[in-house]
Amino acid sequence: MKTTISQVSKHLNEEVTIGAWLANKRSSGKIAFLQLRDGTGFMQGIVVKADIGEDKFQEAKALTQESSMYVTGTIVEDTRSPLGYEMQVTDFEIIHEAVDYPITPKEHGTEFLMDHRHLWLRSKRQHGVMKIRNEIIRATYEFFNENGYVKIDPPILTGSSAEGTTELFHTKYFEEDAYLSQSGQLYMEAAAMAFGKVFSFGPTFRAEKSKTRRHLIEFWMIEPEMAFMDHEDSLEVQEQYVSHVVQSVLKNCKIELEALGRDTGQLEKIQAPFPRISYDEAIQLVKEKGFDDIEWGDDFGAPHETAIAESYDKPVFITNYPAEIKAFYMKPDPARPEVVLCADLIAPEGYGEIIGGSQRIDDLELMKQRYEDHGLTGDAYNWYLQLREYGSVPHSGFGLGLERTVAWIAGVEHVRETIPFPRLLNRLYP
RNA sequence: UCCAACGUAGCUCAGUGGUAGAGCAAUCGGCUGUUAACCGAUUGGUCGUAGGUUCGAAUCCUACCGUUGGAGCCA
Repeated sequence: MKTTISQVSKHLNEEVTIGAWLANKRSSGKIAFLQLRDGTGFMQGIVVKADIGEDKFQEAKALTQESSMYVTGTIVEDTRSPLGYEMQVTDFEIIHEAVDYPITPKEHGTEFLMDHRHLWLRSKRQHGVMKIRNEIIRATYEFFNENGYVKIDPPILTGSSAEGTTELFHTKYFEEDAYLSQSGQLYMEAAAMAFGKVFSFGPTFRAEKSKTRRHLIEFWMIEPEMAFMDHEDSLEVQEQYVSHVVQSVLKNCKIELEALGRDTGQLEKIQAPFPRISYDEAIQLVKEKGFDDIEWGDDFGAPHETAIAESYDKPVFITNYPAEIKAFYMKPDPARPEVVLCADLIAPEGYGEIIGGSQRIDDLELMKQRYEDHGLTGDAYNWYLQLREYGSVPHSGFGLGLERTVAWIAGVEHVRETIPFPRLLNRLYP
């Protein structure tokens, strides 16, 4: 009977067949250990010469790394296995013999591994990270579907910049100029006016020459937008959403977190509500921690963010930034117009900003003024201004960066390991 | 774009002015519970590229190319 490694617990003491690849192998004169992987998990197969016969045993000893095969054997419990189960192999059939697989069980450098990303994905570590990414995506759909959100897909090809500041990937749209989307947010505002609560999940592109462990050229964002919700309502959605995602990973990715050596005690604390500090307080806090390179009105750099995050064991919201350093569409605080109703959510353990969100300007005249103040001209956003012309309502939204969230939850250093085929500065292959 | 470090065997690295090295991988042999298994043997090199200094350069100098980390900007 055919099955998979993820299902072997249901076949205890039965003989099953699994399609698998050989991840690694250890052997002695009369016994061989096959480290098998089948995509669903990793399991050890035991080949005993006395049971399987001389010819088959020699064949097993000659198996090469990453050769594919159908392995048949009896599933037995064994406490020495991380999975809890092993296979006593009775037979195997080689499908394809791999020769000189480049990635060996020893250590490799970053460049080599990135050049072999298509093969590196097979490793236990990368398998764990991608399964956690998948669980975060699954939990995201679950959360928003269960809370009455409609998934709306904004366009990827756009006619102009959403915020005008960051660099966009340019392409041709027949005779016109076009750009790859750097945010679906403005379109999500239109969607919120049509469907109430909406969310998007899609790729986004930034042609920035950033070279840090937190940056990708192409990355995925989840962008919810909610009509009739103010800034505080939005913060509550954010902390509930992030908590749901973290708790889902803890529940459904135990083997993967273990394989990555993640300290799950840190993750167990991630339950709403999250602490909030104002931008003013954050500036004060950073100065108290000894930084003298920042003044009110400046944006936080990575070291500042880390210093703030270190003061908490949960993600922390930094709220109400100066309007000048934030996007044109953010709503000024009625009590203090020099700051806007916004928040960045900073992940613990130095993983940086994972969410940026705000309440949006709903007044047409103010929006027109901000639009011009930010040097935006032309008719490209007439449709966006019209949202304030026909039944404008208070509304808020936010964007969560998937890869930074995966990096934090999985506990990996660099976002390049959190997306299957990362696009980085100077890397478009494979 | 700026700053810093690095570039030696398929991979990871040592070698800092005088004969090119180790571990892993590969190949051959040994080993009945291995966890990056272990033990023995064999194979493997245009020292990133170009120029310069020197009797002599992997080693010192210059330029370029590439990689990595960081800054800025952002999720």
